[in-house]
Amino acid sequence: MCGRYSLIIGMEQLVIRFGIGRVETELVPRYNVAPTQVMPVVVGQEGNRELRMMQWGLVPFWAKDRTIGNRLINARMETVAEKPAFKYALRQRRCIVPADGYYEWQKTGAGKQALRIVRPDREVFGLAGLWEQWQDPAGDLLFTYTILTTSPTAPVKHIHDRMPLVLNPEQEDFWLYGLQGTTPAEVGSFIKNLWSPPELTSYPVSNLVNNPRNDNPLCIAPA
DNA sequence: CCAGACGTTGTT
DNA sequence: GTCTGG
DNA sequence: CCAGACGTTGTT
DNA sequence: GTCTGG
Repeated sequence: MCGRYSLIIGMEQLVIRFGIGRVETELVPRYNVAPTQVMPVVVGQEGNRELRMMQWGLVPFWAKDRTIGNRLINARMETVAEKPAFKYALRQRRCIVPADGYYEWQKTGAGKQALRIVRPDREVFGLAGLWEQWQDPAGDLLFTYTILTTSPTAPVKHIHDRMPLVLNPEQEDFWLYGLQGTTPAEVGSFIKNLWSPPELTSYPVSNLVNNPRNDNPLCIAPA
């Protein structure tokens, strides 16, 4: 699965990598991104890509309160088209979540070992995501996102039984725009067609990353 | 009909 | 908003 | 994902 | 054990 990640690269690189037209905010390097935190996601608007800041943990537009977002940090690719919490966002509000590594915790005899998963070339990932807009009782808008998960590929199969849905760059436009003009019945095959196995590698890191309050280069240092 | 849930992970 | 369960 | 709280009363 | 917050 994907419950913690990093985004260290700067805005300039991000803008180039994802072809962002307009930038909303400054970015600081993040070594330990946890659910509920506000991070940039890439959204498409009429052929133009835009970076928007949103909170990790999807709050569906119909939710009565925002705490549901704590539990909706991931969406299973296999069922996302049917789940009430995700189906509307899947049709209307897809996004790409930039991350240059994500973390998994592997059970060991002594407890848990944190691992960081990256690309072999250390390039940034584009993770398939969904976003939502929710209105709180006071009328303020909350923008949130979630990350899709799928079956693990060979390099990470031994670590965990899920992994985030990593888009290859040539699949990113399809993810953002490929649903235009399709019927609800076609959404399922859309999901299956967009994925191909990414290259991944992993290494152990310090358990300092366990605590979300730790957000510094030690989180990505090989243990 | 209305009421109540709406999710993932991992672990058992 | 929509679906399931009672 | 992990860490940390998990409660009431009354007073500041 | 379970929920909330980061």
